Amino acid sequence: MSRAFKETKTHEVTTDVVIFTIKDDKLKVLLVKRAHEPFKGKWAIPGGFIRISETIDAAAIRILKEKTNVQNIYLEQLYTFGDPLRHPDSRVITCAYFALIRSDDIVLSFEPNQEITEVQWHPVYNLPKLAFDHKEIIEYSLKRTRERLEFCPIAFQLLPEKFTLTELQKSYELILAKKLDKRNFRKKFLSANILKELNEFTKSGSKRPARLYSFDKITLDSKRGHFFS
Amino acid sequence: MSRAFKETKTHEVTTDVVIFTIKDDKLKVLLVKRAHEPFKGKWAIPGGFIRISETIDAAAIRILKEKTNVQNIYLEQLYTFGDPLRHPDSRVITCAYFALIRSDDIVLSFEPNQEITEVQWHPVYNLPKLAFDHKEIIEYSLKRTRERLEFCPIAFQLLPEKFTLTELQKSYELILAKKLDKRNFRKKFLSANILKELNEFTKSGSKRPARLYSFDKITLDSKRGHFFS
DNA sequence: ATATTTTAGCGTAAAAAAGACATTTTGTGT
DNA sequence: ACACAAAATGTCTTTTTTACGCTAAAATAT
Repeated sequence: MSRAFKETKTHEVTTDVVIFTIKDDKLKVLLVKRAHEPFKGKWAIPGGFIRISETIDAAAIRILKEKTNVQNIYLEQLYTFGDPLRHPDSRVITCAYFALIRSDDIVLSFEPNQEITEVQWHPVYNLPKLAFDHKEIIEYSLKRTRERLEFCPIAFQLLPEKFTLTELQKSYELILAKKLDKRNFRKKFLSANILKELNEFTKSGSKRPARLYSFDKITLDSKRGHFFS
Repeated sequence: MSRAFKETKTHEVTTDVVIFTIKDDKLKVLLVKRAHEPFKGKWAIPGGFIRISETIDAAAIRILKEKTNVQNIYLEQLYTFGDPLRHPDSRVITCAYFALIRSDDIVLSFEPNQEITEVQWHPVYNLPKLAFDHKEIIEYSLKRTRERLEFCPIAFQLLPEKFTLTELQKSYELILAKKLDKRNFRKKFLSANILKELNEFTKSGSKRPARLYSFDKITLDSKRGHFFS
C-alpha cells in the first residue's frame, strides 16, 4: 500500500455478506433490521459501503466482523448484483459474499445504532420478507454453497473443532435439504482421508457415545483438485 | 424501467470482458491496445464503464458488441476485482465477464478511436505483457471455463453450427490444455444425448470425410442438473 | 490402377465410484 | 436386567471412468 487515498465516496458500491450457521438444528442466516428507509423495519443481510482504500474482500471481512465479531473465517465472493432498480433511490452495485460459521463462536456484538435496530438468526427455509434483492442473494448463496459442498467439505466451518460423523452428516443434510444414507456418507468421509479420528467420545447425555473427529488440515483432493488447501 | 436516471458518473465501476475463441488451432483471447496512459501502448482486455442506468450484464454485452459486433452470446459473470491498487491512478472496481465465441462470426468492428489503437486476437498460452491485473483476470477466466466444461458443453459456442466430433474434441483439448482419449470422448458425447447426428459429412479437402453433428438445444443433465437450459 | 497416406470410426475389459440396504453394539436410565 | 436410543458396521449391484489398437474410407501420389 504505497498510495494514499482520500476516504471520499466517489461511487456507490457496497458489499453484502450472507452468513450461514446451524443453530437449533436449522440452517440459519444472519439478518439485520433496518432503521431507515428504504425498507425501514425490514430485514436485510448485513452490508455496507466499500471504503475507497480497502479491497472488496477486506470490506466483506470488516462487515462480517462488525456484525458478528468473527474473524478468520472462510468468506467467498459470490456474485455482483447490479440491477439499476435493485435500490429504489439510487444506483447501488453490491458485491455479495457468503460465509459459513459456527454459531457458538459468535457473540452478536450489536449495539443498536443508527442503521440497525436488531440482529437475528433466521431459518433459511423460512425467511421473512427481505429488503432489496436480498432474497435472491440468499438463494444464490445457498445454491453456490451446495455446489461447493460437492467438492470440498466446507461444512466443517459450521461445526465445532471436534464433532461426530452424525453431526457432520446433519450439516450436509441441512444445506442440501435432503436425507443422506448414513453408511455411504461415513464410508465416503472415512475413505477421503480428511478426517482425524480422535480417541474421544461424546459423553453427552444418554445413549451410546459417539466418536469424535476433527478435520485434518484440509488437503486437496488429488483426483479432482477441488479442495482448497 | 420506471425510473429515470441521469447519465452522470457517480462511481468508477467498469466491466471487462474476456473473449475466448479458437483460431488457427489455438485458443485465443481478444485484446485491445491502449491509446493512453495508464499503460499506454499495452494490451488489455476490452472493457468500459458501466452506465448508471444499465445492468452489469447489459454493460458487458454492450462492450462485447462494441468490440466484436457479436450479440446473443453466452456471457458469464466471472468475478469482481477490486484491489485499490489495481488501477494506478484511481479506485476502479471491475466486474469481469467471460465469453466464448466463434471467430468466424466476428468482424472485428474496429475503427481506431481515442481509446484504442488496435484490436487483435492473442494466443492465451502466449500473452504479451498486459495492463492492470488483466493477466490475472484471463487466468481466472480460463480456470472457470475449465470448471464449466466439466458440467456443461459450453465449448459448442466456439464451434460452427455443424461440426465434427474431432473438432469438438480439439476445442476441449485446447481449453483443458491436455490430450483426451478419442474413443472415450466420443462415447461420452454420443451417450449424453445432446448431439444431433446429421446426415452430412465434411467434403473438405483430403482424407476420409467426417460426419457432422449439431447441438440439440442444450438440455439439462438430469443427473447433475448442471447444464443450463 | 495401385499403393500410400491420413483421418474417421469403433468395442471391450478392468477398475473405481456411487447407491441400495438391515443388523448388531454400546452406554444410559429405569 | 431390561428397555431404549443412537452409533457403528459390510456386501452386493449398478454406474461411471479409464485404458487400449485395429479397420474403413477417401484423397493423393506413383
